[in-house]
Amino acid sequence: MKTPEKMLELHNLKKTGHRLMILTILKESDRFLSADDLYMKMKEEDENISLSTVYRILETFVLKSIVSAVNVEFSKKVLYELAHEAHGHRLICTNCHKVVYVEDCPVHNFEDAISEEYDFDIKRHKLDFYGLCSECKAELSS
Amino acid sequence: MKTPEKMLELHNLKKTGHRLMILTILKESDRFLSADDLYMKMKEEDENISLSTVYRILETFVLKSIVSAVNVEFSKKVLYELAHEAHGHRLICTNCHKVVYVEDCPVHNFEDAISEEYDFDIKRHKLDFYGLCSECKAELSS
DNA sequence: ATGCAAATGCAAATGGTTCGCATTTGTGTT
DNA sequence: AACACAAATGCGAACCATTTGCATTTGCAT
Ligand SMILES: [Mn+2]
Ligand SMILES: [Mn+2]
Ligand SMILES: [Zn+2]
Ligand SMILES: [Zn+2]
Repeated sequence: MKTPEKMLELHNLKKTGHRLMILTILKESDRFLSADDLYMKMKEEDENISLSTVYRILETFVLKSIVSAVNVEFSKKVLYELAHEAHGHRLICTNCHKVVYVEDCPVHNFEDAISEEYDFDIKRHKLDFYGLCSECKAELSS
Repeated sequence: MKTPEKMLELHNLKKTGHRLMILTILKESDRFLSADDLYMKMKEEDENISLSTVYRILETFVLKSIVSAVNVEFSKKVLYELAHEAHGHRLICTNCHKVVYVEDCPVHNFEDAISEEYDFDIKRHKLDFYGLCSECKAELSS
């Protein structure tokens, strides 16, 4: 995976401390983060940061496809993750909200069949799995 | 599919004009509707209706699983649809937002495989397809 | 018909997100 | 290294979907 610096260079974005910090935090996170999650983590290191800046940086990143905005049922805020290059799907833990990526896709063949059956020109699909990660599974069964 | 009256009876909910109207509108709609969409449609027939009542009715219905709340990328409002009894998936037109249901599910076998591979206890999945419905496909190609 | 919990209307409050504007900063150019 | 200027930022106010408090009305069991 590219470094935060490279990501900014690649998209002709100015390298600011805040942008780099947001990319770094997202990169190291194993779950989705809200603008406010990021804002609070950033405050721990840099007193001088504004929530609207976080929103504006995220907006820019989403526009450039560096970051994806995600809507999950367990939060009414928009959450963010580093965008994934390859097509894949997610395992989302309903308990701790950790996210694991799966590269395989069981759907593509099926797509052609329903495209035909419903006369629908399918462009893409969204598939996520919900359940308990191994840690939460162990913890909750004890 | 049950009648609006039956749905309310089944869940011990008082039969009010507004509740019946919301169920009827949702039943007849071929796409998701926001609280405000419903509010405006209801105003056409009944001057005296409040948006907060619409929200409260929807909240009750979602709690009883009569209605599902849906988050779609093309709207930042929460949208609603009549809940579906059987497990299935949706074809969502990115142009006109019409929704078509597919009963088949290509994912269930796959679930066992990844459950094992990732030591994740998968409880359910969410799969939607996005593309163009037959009408929009025809319209946009002309 | 009566009583009371549940449902409603209305206005105000909330909370996440966006915007306006004055100030600062990154970076290409001298 | 200083300069110039567009882009980025901080701060507060605005925005908009949704929720809530409260007084009033309504559905329905008795
Ligand atoms: Mn796929
Ligand atoms: Mn399925
Ligand atoms: Zn977990
Ligand atoms: Zn369409």
